[in-house]
Amino acid sequence: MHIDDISERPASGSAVPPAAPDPPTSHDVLAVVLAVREDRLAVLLWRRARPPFEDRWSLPGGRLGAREGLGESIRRQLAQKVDVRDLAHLEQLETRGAPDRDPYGRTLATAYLGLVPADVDPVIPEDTRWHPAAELPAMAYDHADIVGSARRRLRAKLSYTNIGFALAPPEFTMSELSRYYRAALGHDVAATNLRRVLLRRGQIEETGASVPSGRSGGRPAALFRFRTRRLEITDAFAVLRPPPGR
Amino acid sequence: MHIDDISERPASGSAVPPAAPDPPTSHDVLAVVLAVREDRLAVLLWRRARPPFEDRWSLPGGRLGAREGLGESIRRQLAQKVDVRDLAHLEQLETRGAPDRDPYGRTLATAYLGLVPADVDPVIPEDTRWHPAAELPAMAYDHADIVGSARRRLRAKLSYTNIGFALAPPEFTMSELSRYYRAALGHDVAATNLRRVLLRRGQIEETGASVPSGRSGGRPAALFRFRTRRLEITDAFAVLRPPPGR
DNA sequence: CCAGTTTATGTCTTTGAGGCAAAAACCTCG
DNA sequence: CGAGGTTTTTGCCTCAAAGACATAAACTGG
Repeated sequence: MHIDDISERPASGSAVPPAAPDPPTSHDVLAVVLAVREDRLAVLLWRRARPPFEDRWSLPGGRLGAREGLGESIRRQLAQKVDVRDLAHLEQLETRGAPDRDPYGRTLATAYLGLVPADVDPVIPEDTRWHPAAELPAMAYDHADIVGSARRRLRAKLSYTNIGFALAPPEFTMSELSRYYRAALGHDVAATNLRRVLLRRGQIEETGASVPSGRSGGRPAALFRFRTRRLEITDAFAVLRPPPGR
Repeated sequence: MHIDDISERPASGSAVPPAAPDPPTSHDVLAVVLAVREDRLAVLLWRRARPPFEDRWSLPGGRLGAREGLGESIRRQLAQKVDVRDLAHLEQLETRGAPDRDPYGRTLATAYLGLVPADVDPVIPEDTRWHPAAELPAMAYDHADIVGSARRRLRAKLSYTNIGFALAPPEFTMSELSRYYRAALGHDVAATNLRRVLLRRGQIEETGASVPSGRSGGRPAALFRFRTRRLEITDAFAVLRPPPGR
């Protein structure tokens, strides 16, 4: 590739108002909504009733509106499938733009990652279901890839942010929380270590002396909550820290 | 927000081929190209000669072509400003879509983060300059925000990936490398600790016994190189590791 | 060859992660 | 009401990584 590559437009980019647009390019907004269901990580999918990708499963979303922001749009689109108030977290994930990803015409898609706490079970339409994220059905477009990105992002953020708040109910015991982590991370998480790590990082705290009785015998468990329910990065996680003087 | 929110289109999203598109929405592709210049983190900007944002500074990029993928497009656009072969790293950053971000009409923009090693000094056009990332001039659109995102991303990745390879020349002394890190992180980095951290992580290695003489006296420094020049995540960085048995 | 400068090495401290076992608290059943 | 089973909590110990600091090594210039 050389400096003098020929481009379709002047170097000034959008300095000139678009007069004769290229063949229509549409923009979709999608969401990978994840939640722990029955000890497994699940993703919200709906079944396509019409082509393209008839009978395949698809991420919720749809066409970006003419006057909408991206975040605004994904909330509106999502509202057709779940109550958006049930989302404890929503963040932009990635944008896909392979020219052939939509057989019906050029379509870009910006994907979001949404999380629903394990205790809320939103009403969802007929065509929509929770699917285990580890065993996806036949998916439309590149949606299976996008689910993969979302899972990786979630895994990464579980270890350096407090994003667990978006998977767990407002209050939980440590063994419950370790099950949520196990579902999302894909491996066992010792409750006793998890407790210490999250306590030391100040992410969780004991919710008074509240203690629900066990169901099948055993010592009653203490209840915990996340100190904040908004995303925070564990600062001590940056290696090569600045010297304390600054 | 309620479930029965009214949407502009059927729930099926792009199940129906777009027939009557909304007012034209165009898609730009931008890049935040960063490099360490004279011990400071710098970003490649070009000065707009015409409205909108005449005389303001802008990120390189331009309109997405009709048949291009996003990565493909940013490479082509970037080729107008620098030799793309000089980029040691390029990754997607984020997509901006605020309805009013472009006064001339709806424009989405997908931003990339590009890195140029400190030893290469690409030929750049008249209207293009390296600017210190910490002191941005008056910028067009939301480009100043995007530069902020890029800097945060770089900072984060420096601590849990080997992305330093894209800032440093192929071979370097530890004091040089610590200067690159300082420029990118914004604080001092002790060369002696940096050495141990990166060696232990297996990111860098000594390049034989090569030792260039000092210029102003002093013990000659050993030369190092990054073991690989492609992005790798420091695996030991995930807390809550899986038990060794698995 | 001495003074100054820069890099390299080795030691020590601190901190966080994680394993493990004993103790605590509760249930059920005899 | 006590014994045995179950689950959680607590304390203790190890291990690994990060970082500070001091000393040693290697070179240059007078």
